[in-house]
Amino acid sequence: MLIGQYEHTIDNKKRLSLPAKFRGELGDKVVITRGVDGCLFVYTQQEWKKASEKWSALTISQTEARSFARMMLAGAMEVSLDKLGRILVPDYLKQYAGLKKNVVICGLSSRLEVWDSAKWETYKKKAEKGVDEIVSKLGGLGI
Amino acid sequence: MLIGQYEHTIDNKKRLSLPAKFRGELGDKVVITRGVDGCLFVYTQQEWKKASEKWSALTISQTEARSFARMMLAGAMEVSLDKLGRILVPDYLKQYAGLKKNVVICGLSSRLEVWDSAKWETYKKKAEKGVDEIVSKLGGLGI
DNA sequence: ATGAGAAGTGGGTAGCTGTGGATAAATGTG
DNA sequence: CACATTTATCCACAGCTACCCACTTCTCAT
Repeated sequence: MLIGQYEHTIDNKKRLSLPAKFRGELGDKVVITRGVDGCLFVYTQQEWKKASEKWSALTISQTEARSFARMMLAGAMEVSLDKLGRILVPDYLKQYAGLKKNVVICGLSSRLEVWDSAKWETYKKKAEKGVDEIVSKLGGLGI
Repeated sequence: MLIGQYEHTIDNKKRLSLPAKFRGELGDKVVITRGVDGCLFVYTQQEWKKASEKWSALTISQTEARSFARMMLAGAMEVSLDKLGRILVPDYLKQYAGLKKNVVICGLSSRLEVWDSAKWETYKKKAEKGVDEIVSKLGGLGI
């Protein structure tokens, strides 16, 4: 189970080391792709297979299906971890997610998310407020 | 699984080198043909067999399906990779897809797509928006 | 407190990849 | 048949990647 959040850096050779805690679970190859809300997703090979199978089952119009597949598949990249557990972040993904030097890696059970540090802070603030609002709206979430 | 996108160039002898990552999977001969949305498709020999059989099966009654099959089948060309993994892009296909010097090669699981660089940028911008819509329609990626 | 180990970061180097050009074979044309 | 133009194979260069190793910081245990 991939959980927790870590601050790491991308060095000037586009390398990003994944948290040591996740190494065992990740294997030696992962798939990195576009995420939503301006972050990147990192999947294990098994999870990637599951996810891509789910997408191909989607019933949407031909045109939409094509563009969706292009974004998710062509946007993805199979990358292998080096001996020290680092991956190479492709330029176009770095650009897409606006990644600078400092990034935040979040574990979300079945996948990782990679955020630009600043973007994460902004998002977190909004999300934290959102949690309070949702909770008070619902009168507690059974927590 | 062919995934990811790569920026390559077509030199003045119409040669296009395919990404090294795909070499193993592609073999030494591929089939290149007209694609949809203004790109070219590149198949492995096995995938081409599967795809062409499917197309020729649906041809009989529908006029549209017939002309589609003609475009794909008649437009196809078997090309071999040279020692350095390059293929020759036939003139009529280069023209069809409006390929200049800079192209983008996309891996879409079972096939490759070759786009003119500028055309891909335009398409991507539109498609990115579409992805957000689909995602919000689905209430997440179903992941 | 101190030492050992692990984890994150940074750099150096050899090998590969992408690109361009040169030379030899092939094709077509007058 | 000779010539010109295209096509294919080969080789050379530059830039990047992948791999290896070193350093520093942090944690944990003694």
